[in-house]
Amino acid sequence: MQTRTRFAPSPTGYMHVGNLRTALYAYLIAKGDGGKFILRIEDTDRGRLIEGAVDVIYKTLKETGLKHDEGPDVGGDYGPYVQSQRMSLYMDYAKELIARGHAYYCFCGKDEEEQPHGHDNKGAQKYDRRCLKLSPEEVKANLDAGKPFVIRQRIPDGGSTSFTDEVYGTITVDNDEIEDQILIKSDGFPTYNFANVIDDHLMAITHIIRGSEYLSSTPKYNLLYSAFGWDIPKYVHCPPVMKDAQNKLSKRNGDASYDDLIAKGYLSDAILNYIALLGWSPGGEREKFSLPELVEAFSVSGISKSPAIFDTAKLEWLNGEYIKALSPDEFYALVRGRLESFIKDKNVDLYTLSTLLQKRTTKLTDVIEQSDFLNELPDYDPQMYVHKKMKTTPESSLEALCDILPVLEALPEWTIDAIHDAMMELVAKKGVKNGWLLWPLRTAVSGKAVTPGGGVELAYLLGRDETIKRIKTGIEKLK
RNA sequence: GGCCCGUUGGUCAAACGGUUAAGACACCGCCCUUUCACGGCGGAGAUAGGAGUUCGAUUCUCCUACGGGUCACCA
Repeated sequence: MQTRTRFAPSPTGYMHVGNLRTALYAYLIAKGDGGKFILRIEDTDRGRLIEGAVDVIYKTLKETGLKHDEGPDVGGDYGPYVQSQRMSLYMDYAKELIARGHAYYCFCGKDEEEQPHGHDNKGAQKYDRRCLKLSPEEVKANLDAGKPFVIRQRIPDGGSTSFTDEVYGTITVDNDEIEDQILIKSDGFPTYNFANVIDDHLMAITHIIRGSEYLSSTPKYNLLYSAFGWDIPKYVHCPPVMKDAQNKLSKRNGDASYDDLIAKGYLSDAILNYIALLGWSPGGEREKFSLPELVEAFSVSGISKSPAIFDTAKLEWLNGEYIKALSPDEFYALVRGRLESFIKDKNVDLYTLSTLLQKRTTKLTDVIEQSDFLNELPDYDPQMYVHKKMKTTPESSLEALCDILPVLEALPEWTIDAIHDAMMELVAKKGVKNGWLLWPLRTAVSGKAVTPGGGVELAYLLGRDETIKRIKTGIEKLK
């Protein structure tokens, strides 16, 4: 039997990284087995419908490369792939369940008395099953009178239900713990739990990959599968992605979604790579994996049972690795727009700036802050000229700048090589170390402790006029 | 509160009865160096606690503690 997995998000307009990871694992399980990855939209909650939300899902899957083989947009043999378009199915199956004695009509309202849920210290209460006692005649009378109803699953009396999860192992729950959950809501829509079972079966899904928050409702699923006499799929529950030890990564964080991460300057490949490692280990020491490599390396047995805290520092490191692996042209293509709109002087050689920036960039957004001195010389402290290892002092720096000034003013050609050679010549002539001369130059032209290059590169980027001007400013400061 | 699940350095995690308990990020130090970074080398840092099973427990069992999930006509 072909492996078929599905990603079944509800359209919220927001791709949480936990959901993305679930999608990734589902994709990896399917592809690692030569199977199919299916996208199904779960929109049975009409109260929460959000315009354009499905597009966010398409866009994210496309950008990350998690290409689905079947789905609302690409079609497939098991459609439709949007639950709201499958409405007629659910009611039929619910009725079949009633006929088989595994479900029943319930005419109770939503008020407190009839739906005795609570969280007091006596434990939550279950629905008291009063409608289960209705006679067929009473049910028919209610139905004929047009009384609103829901359909509830009938959980067996006594005994227990077991299921085996691929990561958590076999879990057994007493049937007494399970409530007669609602299958069909009074608006005629199925609940998530019911639609899921129907659709997964109808779409021939073999592995159900989802968050561990569904672990406790899984016995109900199994009861439903066996009530229909259907094969039970394999379950793969994934531990949650946490913000810290106590809290899940949430929307409030501002970095819980794929788009948030992209906006912060992370690369799609790095994000995918990082989240793959959150809650899963390849076993070896390798950490960097492309999507095809993940397909190759992934195994359900490597999925962890315990929650994993999302570590931005590690993501940054990994992102930096991906950035460093880019060709200069690729990196330039990624930051060009940012630099163009930020750098005021249109004569700045942005390509060279980009190559200088690449090694020291961990997030694409870093390039702005690192380049700010190009727009304007900060008002820096003359003490910045002091560097113990370079053996520079304000006095020596003044001397160095005064030496440099005429050389650069007279330099016939303004290229990195020309500036570099001139400086080296000066170093040789003065009999000093490189740093003695170049540290003051870097400081004078940038006014910053951290810059994307040394004095030579920065002078080149700034152009002759600006460089001369800044050196003069430096000389004034030091006098 | 009931039920279910989890717990190896700050973080991600390997080791699935026998190891000096890997590795990575972060951190610290040194080297390289026209700054910072990159890169190289090195360092500190962990099996939640307690019983038991066993010749031997990170690993198996139980208890405790702590954490998470769930208990919706939401998914």
